[in-house]
Amino acid sequence: MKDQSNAICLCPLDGIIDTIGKKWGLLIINEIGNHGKLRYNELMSELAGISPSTLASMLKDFEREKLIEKEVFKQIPPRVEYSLSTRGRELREAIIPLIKWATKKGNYTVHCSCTLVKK
Amino acid sequence: MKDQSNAICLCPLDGIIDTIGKKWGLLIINEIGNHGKLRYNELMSELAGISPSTLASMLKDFEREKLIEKEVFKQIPPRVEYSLSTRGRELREAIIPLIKWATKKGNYTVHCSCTLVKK
DNA sequence: CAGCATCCTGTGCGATACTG
DNA sequence: CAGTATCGCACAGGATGCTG
Repeated sequence: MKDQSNAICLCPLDGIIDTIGKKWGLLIINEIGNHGKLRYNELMSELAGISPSTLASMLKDFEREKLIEKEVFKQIPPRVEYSLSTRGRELREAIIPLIKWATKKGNYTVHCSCTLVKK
Repeated sequence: MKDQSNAICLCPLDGIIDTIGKKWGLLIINEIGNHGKLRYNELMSELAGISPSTLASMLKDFEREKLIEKEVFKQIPPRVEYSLSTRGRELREAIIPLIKWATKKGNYTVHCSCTLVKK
């Protein structure tokens, strides 16, 4: 039980925790995923409480990590749409087990607009 | 595609990110999981670079969250063993998809003692 | 051995004002 | 509209020394 056989290595997560472990990390990814496409100010509204500088910085991170894609429409006023990359979509699905796990904490009661199955 | 049907709610994760999103969060959980039981100083050695205060604070967090269990042997010098609770073990398994996802980033090459399957 | 107390630094992130 | 620039605070977490 203590040998290599079922040992888990977290090395692959190196660097990713810095991105998705942040306060707004998964929230942003998920919000974009839920909507398909979202503009900067739409994100500002959906993520109540985030500051423009924080959002901008997170979006840049995600872009660099190739988790999201940015489409710029050259027009006045400017229009920018963010969507998940394939990799971003896969990430969003990879965290579902985590959500299921978290939901199992005690008898969960719904406290948001989503419908949660009670254990 | 934009309706409720496949929308994901992260509310259940509320509070958990604060715990496992920290620099050493998953590392500690996983290290204990890999070994079954670990003492304080053993953790200090395995997690090269962590400071005693940080480790102590994380262990308290995890204890409060009921992710780990602490067994104290009343003797001099003291002996304390940490192990995962059932919930902690489940968490460890819930993050496996995340690790798999992270591993898929490019052609992954092994850079730690673990054996990683190449994509 | 298993921590706790103290100090210190980096930075995540909010608030606000400004710009192309 | 989609950001950037600047300021400021709270806190994570490292280093070190001490204690039961």
